[in-house]
Amino acid sequence: MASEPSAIAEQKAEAVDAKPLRADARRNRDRLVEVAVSVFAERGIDGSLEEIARRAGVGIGTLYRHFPTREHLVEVVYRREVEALCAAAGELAQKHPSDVALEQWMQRFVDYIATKRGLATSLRIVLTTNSTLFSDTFGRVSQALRRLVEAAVADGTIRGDVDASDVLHALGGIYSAPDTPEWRDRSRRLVKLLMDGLRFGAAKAQ
Amino acid sequence: MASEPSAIAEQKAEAVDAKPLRADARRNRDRLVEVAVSVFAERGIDGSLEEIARRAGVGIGTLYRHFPTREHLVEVVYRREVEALCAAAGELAQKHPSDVALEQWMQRFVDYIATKRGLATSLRIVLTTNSTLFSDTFGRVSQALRRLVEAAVADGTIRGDVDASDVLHALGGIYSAPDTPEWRDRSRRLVKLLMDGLRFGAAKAQ
DNA sequence: CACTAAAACGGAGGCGCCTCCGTTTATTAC
DNA sequence: GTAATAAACGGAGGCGCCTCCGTTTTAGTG
Repeated sequence: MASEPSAIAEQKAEAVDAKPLRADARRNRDRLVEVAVSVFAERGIDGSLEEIARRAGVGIGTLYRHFPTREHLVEVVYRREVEALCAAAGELAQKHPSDVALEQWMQRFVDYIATKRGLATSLRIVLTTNSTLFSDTFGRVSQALRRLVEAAVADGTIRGDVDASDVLHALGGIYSAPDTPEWRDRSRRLVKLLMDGLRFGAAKAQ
Repeated sequence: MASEPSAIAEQKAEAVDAKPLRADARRNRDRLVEVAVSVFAERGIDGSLEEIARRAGVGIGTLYRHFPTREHLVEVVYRREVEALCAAAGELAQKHPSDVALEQWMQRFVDYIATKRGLATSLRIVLTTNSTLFSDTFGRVSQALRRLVEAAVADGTIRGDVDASDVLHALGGIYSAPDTPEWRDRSRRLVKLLMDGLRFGAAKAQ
């Protein structure tokens, strides 16, 4: 019922300082996170920690040394996924015209949320218990979106009278829609709709 | 991640209909709730269900038949406690002048919340997952308070220019105060303060 | 009473959680 | 290289969760 070193601890580990972990430790830790990603994806956030340890080829004790609680592990996995989502923004921006990059990224965002929907209850607990985590990811995601929007506005592929927070607001609406079976498809359509609106009256009309 | 028969089921069981349970079943069920109250009180909301079964002198299977999940049991215990709190209002009203009854009941309310504070996180999960439970208890508590306040206003032991919702509002403030070690004592003082205010300028001044 | 069907009991067993501590391994100093 | 030691490993063991099903009890019925 106490202790929240998580956010800070992870921050440090991801970065450069603290104690630079012994080679085998680093290896096992990475392995565990890797495996955890897939086990959580397959079985949900309640997937067995022993299975994760088993698949990673380490003892359960090793898992617990690295991640004292399930939440610690969940948090690291979650951060990594958000990281990947945001990194995708940069890549898309290089490979595509900026309006297309924006659209594809938003679609990817929808897919990402879709995988999390089922876990909502359990994940929400982690997110509300650890408010740093929430604001961190919100910040990162917003920033990724902002870059894409600003680039598209700058080169005239979307209209100039909107800004990132407008788009964020629209995405927020998608996110908070009720969790029906059609959620994903409907959200994809909504993103398209949104994009049509954004392209309408752009300087560089097609 | 679904199924919420709880509230309704319990309502029925508490009342008269459905299936009138076999004698032994009724006995064991009551026993279990009784024991659960003390185990939860001693060990917190995560107390062992097997211990509850053991102390109640029944097999673990019996416990699970009556309460398919921990939440079901928690809910029943919680409702029973709220019930007791509200019932106390009536008793106090008979034994004391109505302003004193009001004061004592509010103190008892503080005590009740105090025991729940530690469990806040886990309990909040149950309460937010099951919104019926929340609104039910809120309604009951408000009603108990309303009766006390109205009686005291009516016989002039507290001032006439306030109503139950004012007092409820004040109690709400107490409830949402941060959970420090002094919470309980401070809240008790606040109730006294509130009472002084309520008595000031009452028709029947002392 | 005796009988029977339905209801309820209870605990063994399988699994996951988590801790603890004896064993192994990487690193550092020589 | 070797020795020393701090760091990391890993799994046995104890406990709790929950299900499943053979056994027991109750409540009717004649």
